[in-house]
Formats: sequence, structure tokens, C-alpha cells
Amino acid sequence: MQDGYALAARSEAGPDEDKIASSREKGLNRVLHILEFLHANQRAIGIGDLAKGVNAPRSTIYTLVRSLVDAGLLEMAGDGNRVYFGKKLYLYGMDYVRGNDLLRRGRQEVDNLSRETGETSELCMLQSGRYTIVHSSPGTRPFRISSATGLQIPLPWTASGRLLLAGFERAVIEDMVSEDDLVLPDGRRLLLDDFIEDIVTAGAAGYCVTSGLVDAYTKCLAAPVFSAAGKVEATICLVVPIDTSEEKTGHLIALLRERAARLSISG
Amino acid sequence: MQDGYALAARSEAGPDEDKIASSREKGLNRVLHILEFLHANQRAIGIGDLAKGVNAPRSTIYTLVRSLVDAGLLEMAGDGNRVYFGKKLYLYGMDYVRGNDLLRRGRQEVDNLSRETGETSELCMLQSGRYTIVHSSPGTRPFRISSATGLQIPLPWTASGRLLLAGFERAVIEDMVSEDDLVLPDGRRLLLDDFIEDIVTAGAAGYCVTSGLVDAYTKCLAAPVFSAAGKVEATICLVVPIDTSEEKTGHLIALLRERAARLSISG
DNA sequence: TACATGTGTCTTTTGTAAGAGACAATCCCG
DNA sequence: CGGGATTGTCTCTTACAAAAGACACATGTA
Repeated sequence: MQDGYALAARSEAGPDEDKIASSREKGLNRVLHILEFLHANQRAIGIGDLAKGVNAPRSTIYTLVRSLVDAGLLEMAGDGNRVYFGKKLYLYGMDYVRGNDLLRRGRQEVDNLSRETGETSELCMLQSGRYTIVHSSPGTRPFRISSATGLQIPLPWTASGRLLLAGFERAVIEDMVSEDDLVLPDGRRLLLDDFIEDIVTAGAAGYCVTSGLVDAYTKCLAAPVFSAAGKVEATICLVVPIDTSEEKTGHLIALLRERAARLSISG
Repeated sequence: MQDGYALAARSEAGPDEDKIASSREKGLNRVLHILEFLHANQRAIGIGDLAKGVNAPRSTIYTLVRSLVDAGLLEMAGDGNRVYFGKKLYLYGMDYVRGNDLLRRGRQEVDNLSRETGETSELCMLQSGRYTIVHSSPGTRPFRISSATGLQIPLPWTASGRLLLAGFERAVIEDMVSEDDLVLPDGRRLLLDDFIEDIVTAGAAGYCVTSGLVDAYTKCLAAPVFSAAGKVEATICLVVPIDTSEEKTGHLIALLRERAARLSISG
């Protein structure tokens, strides 16, 4: 709660579609909600609060949490009656990284980029229909943009979002993007048609730049990483001050595109 | 299956205690088994094989896998009908790292150690009563010992195992260590009493060295990391050639202990 | 002292999820 | 080709997990 994770609140809606976790929910779904809730809050939560947070009976959450703690997916946090993610989840996550060439190489490339350019660099992917920062490397500027790996942001707010949706049917895009997503943080409202046009041009150009969308001080440069099948599987992007010169921006875009292309060459 | 992950087979027994996943199992338990099974096999598995692997009805596994894939905990692997860990698990894993000072700093320290010494270095913890390599950094030797993060090895096979069990009741230790665990890879058999004596001396000394236990060519040096409460929460260890000189070994142990002590100072 | 709020563990009840099995559609190998 | 194995989807039944709710025990606070 300390430092403004306001965006995280966006990812509140649980799995599936149904917002209200009604009565007599399947145990597994409860668990999925619990995990999502912990992820959204980014800190250990008391079991009572957890029950409230996922809107489930206390007794149920007690039994489920016990199972999860026994299994190591959750751990009791320091003071005793709070839970948070456990070692097992970390291990499974590492398994995922190991089995996923793109992620492994992408993380490295992003780290390199931020070291070389000094700017914040991110690896982004679609995660069940939402834009997700999969890995980010802070850069060297004094006020670093919060490096919230796993943060989910509405697709229309970002340059990467435009690239990730390239090649999708209009209907699919409409489905992924809610009305709320089209409202920018500063209150401005995008038109769906404009957004879809952006997507088409971004896809054709092979890169995308957005200025002052998420906040007024930054520009976002992004380049697509393609899968073997030719689909956009991820993007790498740089977050730079909005007043970065045309020339430098052009240079960075070229760099970004080169690195993205290298990532696209599947191992 | 390609490169000898023979040890991984050790971690076969699922959660709880019961080896045989009998009929009418709780859905959540099935899921826990699925995750464990994937972790043990370290590769994408077909749904049919998965059902066989966790000894569950096909129809059940189909529905569970669908839920898990929808939730992003699992992903369909390349060719279409195999599943493996998904991005969500990676994100949760990163949340764990972020929320866990010891792990975050420990990983760094281990990376430093292996860079400085050129030897394989590992961060180890108890994970639901089993010894687990939480992070490892390969070192620069020609034949690198497999850097299998998440690998679980019987406690008696390792130096770290002796340190991690320091301070536990005899009964607890007996409970954690199965008969099989006392049989070394080369067929030799440890006596439980000898092992417990090792634990006591290791705990008193503040470090532990084992020679030729897991394999005939390596020595394992380990030092304990303490929690604020004074319990051994983790170990860092170095894997060096068994013929490393007394002098160098002593030097490395001193280094290891210093770093471990530094990690013990809670942030 | 009474009164509210939170926690952890029970027992009982009942709605439903896990399981058995049947099905068509592929796949694969002799 | 042809038959045995595998895959993905369906339906129906009942065993059992999720929920309700009562309990005992802490807290804090008027």
C-alpha cells in the first residue's frame, strides 16, 4: 500500500468472466481467485481479509489456505496469520522460464537494453487477453518508473498494446478491450476505431510510438517479437522522457527493432 | 528425458502423505499433483499422459487442465496437445521473490560467489521437508554440474542438508528422512544415528563439508543463513572438485561463512 | 464490566464436482 | 487398407467438498 500501486487495482476482476464469486464455487476457482487477489495486492494478507477479498466463506478459505500452505504454494508470512506466495510458486515459475526460450532470452535482452541506453526497458506479452509487463529493467534515471513486473495495464494505454493486437480480428479486439480500458489515466477517451487504426498502422510499420498516454512525461517506444508462425508473441519497449529528440528517438527505435528481430529468430 | 534427470524422479510422491492418489480425490489435490508432476518431468506433457502420470481419470484431468489453461497457470505447448507451466506461475513466482528479501539477496550473493570463485554455487532451503536447490549459478568449470534449480535431493546426501536440520528434534528429522534417503547414489548406506550426529556437529561448527557423497568427484561446502529468530533458514554452498587443497578449501569456507553471515543480517 | 470485532476450529447439511463410461474423430503402424 | 491406440467432448450419478453456522478464545474500547 505504501507506494502508489493504483494501476494494480485494474486487475481486480478474477478469472473466467464472472465478477461476483457467488456461493458454492468450485474449490479450484476459489484458489485461482486467492492467487489473483494476492497478486493484485502484492503483499501478505490475513486469512479473514482474504475471505472478504475473494468474497468467500471464511471456513472455506481456511481449509483451502491450509492445503495451499501444506503444498508450499503459499507461505505464512512473518507475523503469523497472513499468507503470501510460497517457494513452490517460485520454483514453478523458474520451470516456466527454463522451458520458454523467448522469455529467457527476452529478459536478457531487456536487461541489456536498459544498461546500454540507461532507459527503462520492458518485455511485454498478452496474458489471457490483457497486456502484461513480464519483465522490466529500471534504467538509470533519477525517478525510476515503478518496475512492477506482472503489472497489467489496459491495452489501449500502451505502444506495445497496439503491436500485440496486430493481426487479430476486429471482433476479438472488441472483446478484449472494455469500455473502461479506452479511458486514459488523465480522463481522455480514445475511440475504438482510432485504436484499431493505430493497431493496423503499427502492425504494418513494425514498431509503435506513443506519447503521453500513461502519463504526461514519457514516450513509449515498442517493437514486436514474432513467433515462428509469424504472430506477434511479445514486444520489447523503452520508456523515455517525452522531450527526447526526434533523432535520438529514431536511433532508439532502430536499436529496439534490431533486438526484437534477433529475439524473433527462434532457437 | 534427454539428459539424465534421474534425481528428479525422487520427488515423485505428491503432496500430503498418501502416495496413491485414490478415487474421488479433491479437485485441488489433483491440481497440486499435476503441478508436481510437471515439475518432476521438466517438460510439456500430453493430457492423456498427465492423467496416467497423476493416476486420475481422463475426464477429470481434461476439465482441470482447461480451467488451469484458462487461468494462465498452464499453457498449451507448441505442438498443440501438451501442457506445461504458464506465464501466471512465472508472475506469481516473481511476486514471491519480490516479497522475500532473503531469496532476493541470496540469489545475488550466490551469483557473486560463483563469479568470484569460478565454482558452482547454490542457495538451498527446506521446502516442505525436503532439501531444495532454490537458485544455482553454474561456475566456469568445463563440465558444469547440472544447474537444476528446484531440484529436490535427499537431505542426507548433502552438506546443506546437515545444516538445515540443525536444531530440529530427533523425531522430526526421523520423520523427514525416509529409509531410501539414507542410501547414497553409489549404493552406500548411511546410519541414521551417524547422520544425526553430523547434524549436531555441523550446527555447532557453523559450516559443513561433505566429500564424494552425491558423486565421487566433488566436495560440497556449505554455510548456514539464519533467520531473525535464529533458525537456519537457508544455506549457501559451493561445489568444488574433491581434490581441492586443504588450504583453498579453508579459504572458501571462510568466504562462504562471511557471505552467509551477511545474508543473515535481516534487512 | 459489558460489547464489539477478529481469529481459529469444530460439526452438519446439501448442491455439485469428480468420476465412469460411451462417443466420434484422429492418428499410427504393420 | 484395417484395427488398436489416443484424443477431445458428452452425459449421468452419487460421493463428498463447500458452505453455514456454532463455538471458544483472544483482542480492543467505551
